Amino acid sequence: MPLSDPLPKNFDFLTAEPKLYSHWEQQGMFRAEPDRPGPPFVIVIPPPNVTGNLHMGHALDVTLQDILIRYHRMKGDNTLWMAGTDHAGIATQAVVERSLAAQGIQRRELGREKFVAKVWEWKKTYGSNISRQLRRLGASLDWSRERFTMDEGLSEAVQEVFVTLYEQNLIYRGERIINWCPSCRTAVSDIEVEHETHQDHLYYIKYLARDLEPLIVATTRPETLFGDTAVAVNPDDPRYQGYLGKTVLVPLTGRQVPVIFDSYVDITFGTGALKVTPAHDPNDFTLGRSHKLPSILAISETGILTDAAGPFAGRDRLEARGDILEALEREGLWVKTEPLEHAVGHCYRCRSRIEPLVSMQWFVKAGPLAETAAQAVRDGRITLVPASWEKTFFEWMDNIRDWCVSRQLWWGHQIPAWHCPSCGAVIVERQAPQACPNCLGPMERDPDVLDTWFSSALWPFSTLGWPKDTPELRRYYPTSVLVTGFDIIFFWVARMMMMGLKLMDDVPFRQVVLHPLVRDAHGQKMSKSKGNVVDPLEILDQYGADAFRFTLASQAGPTRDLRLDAKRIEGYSKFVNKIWNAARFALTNLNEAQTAAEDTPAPEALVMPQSLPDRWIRSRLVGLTAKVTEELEAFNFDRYCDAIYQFTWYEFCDWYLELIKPILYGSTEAASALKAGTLANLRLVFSDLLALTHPVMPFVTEELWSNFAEGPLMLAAFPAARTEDLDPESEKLIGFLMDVTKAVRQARSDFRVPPGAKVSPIVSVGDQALAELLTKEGPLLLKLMGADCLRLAAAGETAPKGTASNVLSWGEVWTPVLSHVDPLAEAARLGKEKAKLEKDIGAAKAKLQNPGYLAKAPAEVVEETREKLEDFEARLTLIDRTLGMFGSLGE
RNA sequence: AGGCGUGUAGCUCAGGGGGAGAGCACUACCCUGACACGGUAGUGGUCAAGAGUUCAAAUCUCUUCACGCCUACCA
Repeated sequence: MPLSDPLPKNFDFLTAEPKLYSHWEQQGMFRAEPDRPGPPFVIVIPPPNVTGNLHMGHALDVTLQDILIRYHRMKGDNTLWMAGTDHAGIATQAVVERSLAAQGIQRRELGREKFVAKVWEWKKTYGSNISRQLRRLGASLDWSRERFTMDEGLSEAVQEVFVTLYEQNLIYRGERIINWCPSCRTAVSDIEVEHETHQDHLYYIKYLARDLEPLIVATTRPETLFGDTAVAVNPDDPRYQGYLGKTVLVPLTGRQVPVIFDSYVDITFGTGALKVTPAHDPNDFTLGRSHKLPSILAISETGILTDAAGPFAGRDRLEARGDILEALEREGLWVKTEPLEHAVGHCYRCRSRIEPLVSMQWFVKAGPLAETAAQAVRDGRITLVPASWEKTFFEWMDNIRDWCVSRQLWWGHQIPAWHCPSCGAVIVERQAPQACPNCLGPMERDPDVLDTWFSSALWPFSTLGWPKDTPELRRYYPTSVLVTGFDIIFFWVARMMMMGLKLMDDVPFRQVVLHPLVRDAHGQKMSKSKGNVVDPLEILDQYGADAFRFTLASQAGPTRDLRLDAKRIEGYSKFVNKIWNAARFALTNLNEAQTAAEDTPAPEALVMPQSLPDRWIRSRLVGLTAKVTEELEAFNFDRYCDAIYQFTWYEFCDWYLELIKPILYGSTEAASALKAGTLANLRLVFSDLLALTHPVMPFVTEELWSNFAEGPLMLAAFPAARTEDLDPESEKLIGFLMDVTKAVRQARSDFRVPPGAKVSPIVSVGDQALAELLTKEGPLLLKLMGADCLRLAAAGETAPKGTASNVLSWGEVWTPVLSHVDPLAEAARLGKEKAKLEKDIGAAKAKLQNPGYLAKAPAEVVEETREKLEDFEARLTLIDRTLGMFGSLGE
C-alpha cells in the first residue's frame, strides 16, 4: 500500500514563488564575485524605464536572459547579470509633468530645480516597482549591483564620455535642421521619428513673376511658404530656362525670392518647380546652404506660425492651413489640389507631427564610430543571432547620419558645456569653469540635457564602474551576450558598439541575441488604444511564473512575431502539473522503499541500471542532455523547451513511469530483484530532468529538488551527458515493445473491446531474439495493453477462425473479435486504409522500377524503400484477410 | 522606392531534397493505486500559385500573388 501523499496534489505557486525567490536572494545566490573562478559569463539587462511597469516585452527579454544566466551559473561560470533602470528622459518627464498638472502645477512655473527634485521624488516612490515585478518572474539578477543611469557614477561616465568625444572632435555644436516635436518641445533624433503613410494633399500655388508666366509650385505644406527664400527648378528642365536670374513673388508676403537651378529637383514631380524653405525642410536646408539662401523661421518651437506669417502669426500651423489656402484662392493664386499619399513623421513618444526646423544643437559625429562598430561585426568579433539581421544593421551603419544628442528637457544628464553671455565663448569641461577664459565674465551652463540613449550606450561599462578601473570592469568586460528585441538595434545596440569600441577599445559584448516582439493572439501589436494589452502580472497571478516563462521561451525562435495566447500558457501550466505529479509518484515509491530497510537502493545500482526500462531511459537521457546543451548554447530557446517537454511527457511519464510500475508494484522475485536499482535510477533520472528544466522553470524545479537531492538546485551542477549510458540496444528493444503495445491498443480500439475486458493477444515475431525479449519483458506490458497474458504464435500459426488481425512490420498481433463490432463501419475504415496502402505500394514500386532512382539514390534509401514495400504488402494482405472475415461475419 | 520577413491541419507554429508533424481545438471511449490540469485510439492538409533544377521538391532556384515589418531628404 502506498504511504500517504508526500506532496500536495498541485504546485501552489502563489505561495512557493515568493518563498523560493526571497530564499535565493537572501542567501546571496544571485551575487557575482569577480574573484571567483570560472570563465566569466555576463549579461547586462536592457534597463527598463525607472517609472515603467512590467510589460510583455520585458517578460520575454528577462525570461530568455534568466535562462542563459541560470544555465551558465549551473555550469560553473562566474556569472553576472547586471540589474538596473533607465531614467528615460522624455518618458519620465512627461509622466511627472502630467501628474503635477493634475494637481494644477505647471512645470515652467515650478522652475527647473524644483521640477527635477519632484522627478527624483517620483523615482523614489515608484522606481522600485519594476524591480519588484522582475523578481516575480524569477529573474536571478544581481540586485546588489543595481544601477540607475542617473547614479553619481554613471553620470560621471556620461560627462567623461561627452568631454572626451568633444576633445576628439566627435561631438560638435551647430545650427542644423533637426526634428522638432512641438508637443514635447524638444529636438529628437532621426530614429525617434516614426514615418507613417498618410492620405494627404498636394497643393499647386502660383508664384508671380514679372514679365513671365507665373511659376506654379506644388507643396504639401502651404503654411511653410512664409519661410520660402527661393524657388528651385532643374537646370535641364526646358520649361523654365527663361527664369534664369529672375525672381518670383512669394504669395501673401510681397517678398521677391530668386529662382535657383539645381539638379536635385525632380522634373517629373508636380510641376517641376519646388519652393525652397531652408528653415523647415531637410532638403531645402541643404539647397539653402549650397545656394547661400537666407533662412526664415515660419513655425515656432510650439508649432505656431511666427511673425513671418503676417496676419496668420500666432496661429497653429496645421489649423491655419485652411485659411491660408482660402487667402490664396481669393488672390487667384491657388491653382488646384490633388490627393497625395506620402510619409509624415511623428514623434515616437507623443505621436504628434514632427516639424523639421533649424536650431542650434549638439551632435555626435557618427560616421567614424559607426565604421568601427560595423567592422567589429564584419570580422566576427560581434555576432548577431539570427545573422539575418546583419544586412539591416550594415545598411544603417553605412549610411548613418550625425546623432542629435541635445534635448530641451530638464530631466536627464545636463550637458557639460558653458556659454559666456558676454563674449559668446562656449567651453566643454569636466568641472564648472570659474570664469570665461576669454573675457573673464561669468559663464552659464548649457540648459540642455542629453538624449537618454546617450547614457544607455555606455551601459555595458558604466555599470561596471568605468571610468574608474574596478575589479568588475577588468573581470566582466566585454560582456558575453546582449539579449534584446530587434526594435532597438539602432537606438541602443549599435550605439553601445560605437561607444564601447571608442572608450573601452573593445566590443561591449560578443553576441547579440535578437528575439521576437510579443504580439497578441492574432498577431496584432499590443497597444492601449486597441485594448489588447495583456498584463504580465495578471498572467503571473493566474498561471505562475514557470508556465509563463515556458510559454515565452517555447516561442522564442528566430521569427519576428511572438503571438501570445492565454490558451498556450494554460497548456504549459498543465505541464508544470505533470512534472509535479511525476514527482509525487517518484517520492511515494522512494519514501516507501526507505521505510523498508532492505529496499534501500544500493549505491552500485546507480552505476549500472539493471532493468530494460532503466537502461532505456538512461540512454534517452543522454540524448536529451546533449540536445538541451546544444540548443541552449545556440540560443534556440524554442527547441530547448520542446526537447524538455517531449521527453518529460512522452518518454519519461508515458512510458518509463508506466514500464517500471510492474517492477515497483510487482511481488514476483524478478520484480523484487530489480526494485532497488529502479528506485535509484528513478531518483537519478528525475533529478537530472529537474536540473535540465530549471533554467526555464526555476520555481517548481527548485521546490521539488529538495526531495531528491541536497543543496539548492539553483547552484547545482548542470547535468553533463553520461555517454557511457548510451544503449542503442535498449532503445531498439523498447521501441519494439512500444510497437507491440500500440498495435494491441489499436486493435482493442478498432474492435471496440470494452475497457475492462482483458485480451490475450497472440504475437507472431519473425526474429528469435525478439521472441525471447517478448517472453522475458512481456509482463511489463500486460497492464499497458490491458492483457492478461501475451502468447507467442507458433510457427505457421494463422489467425484462428473468428479473430481479427492487425499487423506490424515485424509480425502480427491478433485480438479476439467481439460480437458487437459493426462489420460495416470496420469494413469502411479498413477500406480507406487499404486505398492508402495501395497508393503507397504503387509509389514504392514505381521508385524501385525507376533506373535513375536505383542508380543515383543512396543505397540505404533504396533499401529503406524495399523494406517499406514489404511492410506495406504484408499489411495489405492482413487487411484483405480481415475484410474477408468481415464478409463472412456479415452472412 | 529599396531592404527584410512570413505564407504547412480550424487556431498557433515546428520541420526543411526520399513515407506530411506537434500543441491547442474536435470525435469516441476510459475516474486503471502520480496526475481527469489525466489516459487510449482517432478525424483533419493540392505544405499560397506557376515554372525550373533533380532519379526524387513542402524542402533548392526563379517568377507571381497575399500579408507583415524596417529603412528613405519625392516637395
